[in-house]
Amino acid sequence: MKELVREPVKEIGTGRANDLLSIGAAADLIGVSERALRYYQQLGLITPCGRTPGGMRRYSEEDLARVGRIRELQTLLGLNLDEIALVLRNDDRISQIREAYHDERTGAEERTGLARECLVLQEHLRVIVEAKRAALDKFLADLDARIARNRDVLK
Amino acid sequence: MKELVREPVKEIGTGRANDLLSIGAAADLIGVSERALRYYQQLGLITPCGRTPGGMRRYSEEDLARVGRIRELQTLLGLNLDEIALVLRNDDRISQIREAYHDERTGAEERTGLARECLVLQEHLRVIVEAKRAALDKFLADLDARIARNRDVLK
DNA sequence: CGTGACTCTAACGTCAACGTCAAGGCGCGG
DNA sequence: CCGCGCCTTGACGTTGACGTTAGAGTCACG
Repeated sequence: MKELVREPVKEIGTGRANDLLSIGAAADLIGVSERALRYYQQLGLITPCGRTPGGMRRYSEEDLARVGRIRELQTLLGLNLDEIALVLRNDDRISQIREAYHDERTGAEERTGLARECLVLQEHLRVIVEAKRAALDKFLADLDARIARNRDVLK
Repeated sequence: MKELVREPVKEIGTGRANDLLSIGAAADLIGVSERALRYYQQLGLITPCGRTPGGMRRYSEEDLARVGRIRELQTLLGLNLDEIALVLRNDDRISQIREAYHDERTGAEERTGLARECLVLQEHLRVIVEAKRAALDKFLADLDARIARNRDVLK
C-alpha cells in the first residue's frame, strides 16, 4: 500500500500578508516533527494548502487542525496511518456531501441519499470509539475498586 | 534498556494432574503468539509459574491474567512495553505490600506507610487513565454532535 | 521404546513510523 | 545582491514489537 501521492500544486504569493505557516513553524506549533508532516503528506493524509513559488510548503489553520486530528486518532484510538487515512477520507467525503447538499441543483432524494451515506460512515466510527470507551470505563472502574479497597484498609 | 532477565526456575512434576498450560495452549487461549509470550518474558514482564524437568514453560491461570493485563495496557492505554513493565512492577509491589500488611510481624505504622505507598502508585496510574477517558469522551461527544447535526438535516 | 507433535534457544528478518544526513534551493534582512 | 537560516527532495538508518527459520531437545501415546 505504498501510495506515493503526487498532486497539483497551488502557488501562493510570498509577499502577501497572510497567516500561512512554514513547515518548521507548523511543526513547532502542533508539536510534531517536520519529517512527520512530510511523511503524512506522502501517505496522502494531508496536503499543505499551498506552496510558495519556490516550492516551499505553506500550512493553513485548517491544515493544522487536520494534523491534530491525525495525532488524536493515533494516540486516542490507537489507529495506524492506513486506518487514519480511511477515517480522513470519510471526513472529506462528508464535507463534500455537505457541500453538494447545499447546492441548489441537488434533488430532494439525492439529498437524503447523501445524508444517509454520511450517517453510515460516521456511525461506523462511532461503534469503534464507543467500544473503546466502554473498555476504558471498565478498566477505570476496576482500578477505582482496587483503590477503594486500599483506602478502606487504610481506614 | 535491553534487560535480559535470567531467573531461577521452578520445576514442575510432569505426571501430576494440574491445570497448567503449555506455551502453545496458553497462546491459543489468550490470543497472542508464542513468540510474544517469550518476548514478554525476555523483558521481564511475565515469568511462567514453572517449567517441566525438561525445560518447557508451564503457565498458570494467574500467568494468563497477567498477559491479559499486558495486552489491555497495550491496546487500551497505548503504553509501550517499557511503560507496561513499570505498571506491572507497581502491581507486584502492591500485592507484595498487601502480603506484608497481613503479616503478624508488621507494625502498625509500617502498615499505614505501606498502604500509603500503594495509594500513590495506583493513583498515579489513575491520573493517566482518567485523562485518556476524558479525551475519549470529548472525542465521542464531538462525533455524536456531528452525527446529530446530520440526522437533523435528514429529519 | 519409538515417533510425531510440540517446545527449546539463538539468530536473523520485517514492518510501521518516523530520524538523520547530504547536497543542494529559497527568502529575506541588511 | 549577499549571506545565513530555513526548506527541498532523496536516501539510508533506527526502534519497538514481534515473525520466521534452524537445529536440537522433550512429551505423551501406542
